[in-house]
Amino acid sequence: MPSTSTAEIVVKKLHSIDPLTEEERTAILTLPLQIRKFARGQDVAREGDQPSHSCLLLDGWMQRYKVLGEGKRQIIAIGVPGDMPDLQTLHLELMDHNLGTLTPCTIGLVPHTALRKVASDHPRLATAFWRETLVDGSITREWVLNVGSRVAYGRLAHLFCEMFVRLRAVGLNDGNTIDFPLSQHVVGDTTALSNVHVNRTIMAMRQDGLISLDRGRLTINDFDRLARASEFRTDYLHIRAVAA
Amino acid sequence: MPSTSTAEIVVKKLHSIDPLTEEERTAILTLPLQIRKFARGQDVAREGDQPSHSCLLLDGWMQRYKVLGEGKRQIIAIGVPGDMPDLQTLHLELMDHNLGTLTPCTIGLVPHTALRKVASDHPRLATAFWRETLVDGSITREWVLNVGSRVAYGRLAHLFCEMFVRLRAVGLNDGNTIDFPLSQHVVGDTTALSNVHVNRTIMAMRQDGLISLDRGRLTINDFDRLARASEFRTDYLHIRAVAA
DNA sequence: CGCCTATTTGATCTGATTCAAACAATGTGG
DNA sequence: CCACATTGTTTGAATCAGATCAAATAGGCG
Repeated sequence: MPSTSTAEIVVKKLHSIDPLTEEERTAILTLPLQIRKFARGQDVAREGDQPSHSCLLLDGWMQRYKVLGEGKRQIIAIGVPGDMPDLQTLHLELMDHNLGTLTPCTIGLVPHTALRKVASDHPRLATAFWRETLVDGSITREWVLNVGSRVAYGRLAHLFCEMFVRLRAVGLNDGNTIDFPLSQHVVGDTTALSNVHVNRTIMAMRQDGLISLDRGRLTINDFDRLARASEFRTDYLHIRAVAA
Repeated sequence: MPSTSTAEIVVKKLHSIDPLTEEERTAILTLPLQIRKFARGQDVAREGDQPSHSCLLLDGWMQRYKVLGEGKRQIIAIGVPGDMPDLQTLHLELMDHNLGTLTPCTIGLVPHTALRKVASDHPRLATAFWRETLVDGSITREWVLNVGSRVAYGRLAHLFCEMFVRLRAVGLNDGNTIDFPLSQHVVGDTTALSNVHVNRTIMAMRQDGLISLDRGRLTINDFDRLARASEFRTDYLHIRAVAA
């Protein structure tokens, strides 16, 4: 998982959903990037902000989240390398949620003006960007289902399946193993479960031989069973091809 | 709530998010529409379909939903007049969820080709369409929060606030009263609560003097208190102007 | 009227939360 | 390199919000 500080990983991500031409690829790679490093737990954009840049997440995991009165945090979306987690600010000026880091992150900031330019120069990239936001919406819909209709066991199983498939799509898997740098507390904020119940459920999944999870590394021991336990299907991710 | 069978209501909806020029307005109104009526409870598109048209919802309420194994249904989104509930199929060919009617509906079907044409002829309409899908995503994110983090009382209060504000944005309110044609069972499928618990919670809200709900008509007796009970804020709806 | 669907109420059960405390791992400064 | 602080994981016990099961009541409609 090298942090090359280029948009190569973003090209991979876009490519996994719809192939890019060589020309489009270089257009992405030559975007004017302001590379910035963020520590874990920092906010990059807050509710009410009107960013003039969007993020290319080059390395690390990010969270989009909302907070309710008594401090309850709900993670709305997780960003992994290759994602553009606030691309929507290109057309929705006002941030209606927070964007922050879950791990130390390397981020490429691109001015909206540059994104608009590349989109108008390369119509298929405009479509690719739109599609990126649509897939984002599709994942969010699946999360409504996950949080609303699955019991804890299936809910966690589904999260593990999703993160595995998404990372694999950009080549960030190591066989059946991926980085999974989330504490059980954070997993709870993602799946709307208490950290205690997350712990008990993960223990059960280990017992059942479905996963191993230790020190930020997750191994899927039996993907099929995990997918069955959570009724996981890949269609909502709209991934066409897996990175070489 | 007349069913005029024109896209006027869609113009109003787009207008509420970002004003249209007269020219753009007529471009929408002259879209080639195939008007169709659907009975309550019918599917218009199913998971796995690859529609070549998108819907303009002219009259009635629609649902986007997913189903889990043992028959559990989760409603992912609700569409009201003016919405384009499957606009995303313009760029995500494969339906990853179902789209159906919650009431009798009047729908204008527009070929994707016609939408692409009008978008390329009127770049600001292309943006408006994109924005429409982004607001859709924003609402879905709020639903993750709603289903994941609010207790039953706040969850229902939030749904009532949202539907009221959305309908008001297109002029479909009558003072503090709106049509609310959902059975308590459907409300349960929307909020991830059992119909029994929905009933008990609504009874409590009536007791508290927040709402009246009878025969498909919902009156918000105290919007402020309802909004406070659910920590409702309008920002995520990205509504700029309310219909005249 | 009789049928069907939706709402309401009661009683019981359960998945998950909360509170509390022990234990393990990681990091920091002296 | 160790003492200590900090953060994360694990386990136990009590409690609760909401689900489930069951049945009564109320509307709407041919």
